[in-house]
Amino acid sequence: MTEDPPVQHMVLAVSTVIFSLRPHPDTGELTLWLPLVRRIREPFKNRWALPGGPLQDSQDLGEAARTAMRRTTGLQPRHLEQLYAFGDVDRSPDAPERVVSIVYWALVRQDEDAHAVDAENVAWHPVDEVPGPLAFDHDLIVRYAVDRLRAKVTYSPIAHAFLPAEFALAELRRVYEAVLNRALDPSNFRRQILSQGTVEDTGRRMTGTAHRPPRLYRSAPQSSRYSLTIEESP
Amino acid sequence: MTEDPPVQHMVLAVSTVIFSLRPHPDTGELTLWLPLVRRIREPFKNRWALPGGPLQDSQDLGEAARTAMRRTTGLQPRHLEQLYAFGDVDRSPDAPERVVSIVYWALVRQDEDAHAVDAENVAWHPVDEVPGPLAFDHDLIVRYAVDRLRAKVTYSPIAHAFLPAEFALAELRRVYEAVLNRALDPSNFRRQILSQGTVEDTGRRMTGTAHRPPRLYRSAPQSSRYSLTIEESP
DNA sequence: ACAAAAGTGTTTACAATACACCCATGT
DNA sequence: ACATGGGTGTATTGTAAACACTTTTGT
Repeated sequence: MTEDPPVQHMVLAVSTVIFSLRPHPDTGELTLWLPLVRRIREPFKNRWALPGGPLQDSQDLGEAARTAMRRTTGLQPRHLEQLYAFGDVDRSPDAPERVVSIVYWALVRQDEDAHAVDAENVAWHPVDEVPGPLAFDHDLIVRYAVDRLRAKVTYSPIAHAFLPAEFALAELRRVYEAVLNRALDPSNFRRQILSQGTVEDTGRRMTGTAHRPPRLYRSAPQSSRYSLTIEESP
Repeated sequence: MTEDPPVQHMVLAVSTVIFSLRPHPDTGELTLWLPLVRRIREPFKNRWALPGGPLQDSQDLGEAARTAMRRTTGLQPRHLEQLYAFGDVDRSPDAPERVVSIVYWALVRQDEDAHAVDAENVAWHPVDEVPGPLAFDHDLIVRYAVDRLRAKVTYSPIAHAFLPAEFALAELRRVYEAVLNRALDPSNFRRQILSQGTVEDTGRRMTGTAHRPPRLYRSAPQSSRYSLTIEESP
């Protein structure tokens, strides 16, 4: 910011990795899915790509991510967070112009997922079975986003963002198991979550369950997450 | 990336928060410093700002951060990492054009810091005493970068980036103490670092010390930090 | 010899895991 | 009544902090 800005020949785009939890078609196990958009023009015509688009002059970055999510899935994100900015000169060799992409990731609430309406050329895939190679460097981005989600779930209460306002601890556990892709001990999980203070008992219980009705919890007001976070919520 | 890119009226800039460790002028305690550049034109004329500038068409993002560091301090970064992209529409209200900034942070090796040559209008400040308010939203960015550095130092061996190739454990401890701003128990610190396996004994010892000569260590080859990291090294 | 920092050992407290066992509900 | 997931208790192990103590150098 010291010299005169020269004219730049590049496009600034925003893309979003949208995560949702759905049963795997083969095993029935809950797993991570994400929607991809089939490109209908060059470059990378017919390849799958992350939802996104060029940043409009009047749009904030997170706003652009939200718009892309809305456009492809019809959903509003419950948790939206910036992932990384990808901007190497050679990352879009066949594109007419250099593209710098600021990538966000979003989590879909399980109860809302049912209302998702996929736009034209949009299809969801289990994260471990994306139909690669994807357009641009989106394979790399997807892997990075999954890693980041797995890491973050272990030290932050973001898993709640997958669940409705009230939920049983077993549901929360199943979210963790789906994201981390391994089984967790129910009793120890219970203790850990309760000791963190990230959930509070509603006093009520779930009804219509096959067995003993579990207590319902809600996520506790984020008691000033001490490290300043730059995250977005609608 | 689904529609035709409209013409964008914005500038993409790269800024860098450059951290170095120097004694505090009053207390003599080792603390974090960073260089700021005094702006010589509008907007925010005469305010202090982070080193940076508009991204050139042929520059990778990290390259731009490195260039800014070189230009202001004459140094090559030992550790360079992307921090965050700041792009709200209203973050530069007085600027002629919307500015989207991709911000990096860098760590200066203590032995190289001595060779730093500050360019015109560049001055270093302890991070807790920056002459605010800074230009743009740079106050926020600095706070965020400091928080991130403090957090990361606790779960990653980046502190080594402040030190020369070979160092005593007490030196490494002093780096941690300066970054975290609290004293650490020498014996427990030693055990923790050694058990992590992030350093290895060179077999040699430091000479010319006032007291018992400490062993010299070097940072161990990063045995495949399991989570894929997108970091940069020269 | 002594001061000061390097380095070792030990005790204690607390957190994470494994797992046995009791509870409450629909069928 | 019984199968099943909800929920509690407890023994064990591992890690982190506190701190007493020994070692090795320069002065």
